[in-house]
Amino acid sequence: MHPFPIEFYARPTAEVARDLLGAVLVHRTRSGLISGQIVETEAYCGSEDPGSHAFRGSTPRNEVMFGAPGRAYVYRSYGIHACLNAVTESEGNPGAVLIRALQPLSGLHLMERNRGRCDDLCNGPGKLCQALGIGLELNGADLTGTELYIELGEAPAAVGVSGRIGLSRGADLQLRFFLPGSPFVSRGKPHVTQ
DNA sequence: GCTAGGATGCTCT
DNA sequence: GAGCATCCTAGCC
Repeated sequence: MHPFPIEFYARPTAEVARDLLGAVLVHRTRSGLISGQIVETEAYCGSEDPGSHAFRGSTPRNEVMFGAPGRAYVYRSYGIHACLNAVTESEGNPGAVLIRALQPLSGLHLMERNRGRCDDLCNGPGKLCQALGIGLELNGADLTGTELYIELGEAPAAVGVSGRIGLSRGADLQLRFFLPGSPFVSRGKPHVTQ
């Protein structure tokens, strides 16, 4: 178990987003360990990004983004889903990487139980949170700790880049990163590889 | 197989 | 009161 240190997150958001591809997200729950390899991320670059929650300043909901890097920012989307982000940059300089999709590695039976189904376990931000049992109570959790953390995985052979998904503003920015050809990325726009 | 549209409720204006 | 970093299903091809 070797969680990424704070220094990993205290860098430009787009760099962190790209480097998180292939890394392994681990959640130690009471029922057991659940983990998956990150295959899709999106970068949200703080106060200058119109698609970022932090664009219009700090609110009670997004204050974690303005805090120290290496924390988990979990927010509720569309009233029902939870989405997991990793806070980046530095304190007072908000940035976050949205984890959009995982390739399940361990704890498959727990994911299936959490999701109530056996397919499409992690190919979307809301789905992967449900599969891993991540809820709003983990907002602000320390990603360098032992309960919820990200560790080094297999380095990706190639990285794909495209516009972000589901945003009304800033969707044209090339800040979505994914593993080309992976069957576990969420459905969305046509893939652009680099 | 794919796509369009409704459900859903919290957050901010 | 409108908007939203989504998901699921019915209906169509």
